[in-house]
Amino acid sequence: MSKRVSLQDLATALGLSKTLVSMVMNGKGDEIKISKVTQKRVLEKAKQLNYTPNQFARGLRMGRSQTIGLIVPDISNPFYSRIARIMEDEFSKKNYRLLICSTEEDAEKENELIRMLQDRAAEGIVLASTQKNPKELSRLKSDNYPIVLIDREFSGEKFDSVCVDNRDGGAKVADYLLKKGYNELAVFTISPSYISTLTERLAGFSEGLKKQNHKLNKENICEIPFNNVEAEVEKHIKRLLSRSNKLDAIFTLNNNLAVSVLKTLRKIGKRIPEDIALVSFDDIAAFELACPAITAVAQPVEEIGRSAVRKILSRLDTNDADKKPVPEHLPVELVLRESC
Amino acid sequence: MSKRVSLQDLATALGLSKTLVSMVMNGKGDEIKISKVTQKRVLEKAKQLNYTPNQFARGLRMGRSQTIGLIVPDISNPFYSRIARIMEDEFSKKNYRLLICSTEEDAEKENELIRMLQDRAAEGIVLASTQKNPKELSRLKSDNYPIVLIDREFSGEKFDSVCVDNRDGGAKVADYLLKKGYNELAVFTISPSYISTLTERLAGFSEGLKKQNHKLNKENICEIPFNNVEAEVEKHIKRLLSRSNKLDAIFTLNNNLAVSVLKTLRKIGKRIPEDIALVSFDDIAAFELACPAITAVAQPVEEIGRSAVRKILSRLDTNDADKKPVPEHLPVELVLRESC
DNA sequence: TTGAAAGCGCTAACAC
DNA sequence: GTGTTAGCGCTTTCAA
Repeated sequence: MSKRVSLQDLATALGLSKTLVSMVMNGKGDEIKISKVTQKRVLEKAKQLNYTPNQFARGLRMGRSQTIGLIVPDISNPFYSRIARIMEDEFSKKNYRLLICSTEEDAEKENELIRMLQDRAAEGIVLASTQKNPKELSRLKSDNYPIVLIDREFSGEKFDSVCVDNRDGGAKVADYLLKKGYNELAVFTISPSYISTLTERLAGFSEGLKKQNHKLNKENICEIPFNNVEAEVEKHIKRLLSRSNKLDAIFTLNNNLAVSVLKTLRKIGKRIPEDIALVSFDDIAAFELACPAITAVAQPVEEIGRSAVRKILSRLDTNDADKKPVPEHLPVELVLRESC
Repeated sequence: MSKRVSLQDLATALGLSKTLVSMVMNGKGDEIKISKVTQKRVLEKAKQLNYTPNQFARGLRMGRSQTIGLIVPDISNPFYSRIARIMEDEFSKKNYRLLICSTEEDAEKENELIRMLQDRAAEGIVLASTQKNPKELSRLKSDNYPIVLIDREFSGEKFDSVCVDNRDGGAKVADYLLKKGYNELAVFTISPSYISTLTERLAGFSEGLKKQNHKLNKENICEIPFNNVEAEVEKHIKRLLSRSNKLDAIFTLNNNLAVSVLKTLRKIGKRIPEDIALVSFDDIAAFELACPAITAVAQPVEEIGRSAVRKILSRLDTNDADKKPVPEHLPVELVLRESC
């Protein structure tokens, strides 16, 4: 492999010192009052020799990596990959890169990934956390390390965060289902179900029902393990259908669940919405195409990504330890389609 | 921010030298014959002090980053995000991380990303390239830099690559459409259309038709610009429908196009497959749910990811410059559904 | 078995 | 305006 050109090589070739060259390369030429002529010579030679700085040396010296970590449960979930794409674009404008990692909803793995990112001097982390007790996160917090929670937040602790108004989303679904005259309702959630996103959606839904004197039966809340969705969804649907109270409508708390519910209902020959209605949280492209098209709570994906980036960058700029964290809740929208 | 523990700190705390500690930490304790007792002491203290090596110092010294670059046109495309997820899992087993970048089908941006990854000493790159003339890639190649092409390959140059048998996929679609009695066929491709994946699919399709004495009209090949799919698809469909020869069936060369075609046909009130049949390359989850479910050529996504990782790792292990590159072509499968 | 010291490429304080 | 120099934290000869 042809050897890379170092700062020293460049300086030698120019008959100048490393310092000078380094300054020019970092755009501090004017500040330090280096003559235009010299600056030009340096820049040209650099291009000619194809010089690019060694990021390790730079990182070692400055303790900066120009890297941000993004930790999500599963990057192949379209909700997260869309956010990732937005963040990639936004960060690259500021010359930051994204190290993307999936936790598979494993809190232990999440902690390992956080440590890994810190070893690599990631300058900040954007995190859709699976933690129940965010002790690892609090450590970061106390170190004043830039961290922004997305999608999921924690009640007690105060972090920067960008989530949506999940409670309102749940309530909207409740209202709509009742308005449409559905009665025997079931909710499908996913484990670990303590995740704020899920509890909030469920709470909003329950509250919505309560306001209209309806109540959600405990047995109608189905918690599906993250890594066995298909089979477990089928099991629960069969259980719910075998009871005397005839199931009316299903509210799935994320897009994966909706897909599995849809498939299962088709498989066992139930019609949507005639036999059973379906509403889901998370609007993905497939819902618009599905048969029937799925009514869903849409989240402002772009804005989530953009806002998270803004928050990280602002922490990076102003190294103000005491700046209050800002939890942000973006509005959601119930997109009416045919499944309900 | 509480200061990180360095190797020196750890050595001092133990009353030993950096060398010794470094050796132990890197598992060379036995090799160098350091007493078990000492090794244990080191390891324990390291854990106690929460020591983790600074990756910059390490990288600077060793020229290694434990990072692999993944460059794709768009990480929010489910085809690529699924591959990314597989690769992430496989690489993390070997303690490699993935730096994921999207090119937006911009060849210039792709070159910049390649350079950026090399500045960061990415130890290899997995690339779904948008290049027409891979001169930047040839540079890497000549430097014996580990690079694996996925999804798209180049004819002349010889790189390691993992693609599917796109030609066969195209032929399968041709056979099937003709067998079903469709006559006036259109193909939707995407620009830049010189990409091997697209030309191969189209070539296979044309050959398949020719074998049965059919021919594809030039005007029935629609090239849609990457960043304006929705509008352009509608324009072309309207054009095709306004002609005297009534359009029978559409073959879309990737999943994005299929989605747009589906939406457009719905919008203008055409039934699938009664009015117009639709077959697509790339099977995504939405196709199974869509209304009607879309017949599509499915690619072995998992195997693509896994094989690309294997190839990179093998280049990394055996630093054998002369090992012949192995282009790999995985089989595809036509998944029959309702749209045709 | 263990330690001393060189040096990877860069930036920044301090001279000149 | 420009140059000298001291490390950042790590691995790796080489020596003891």
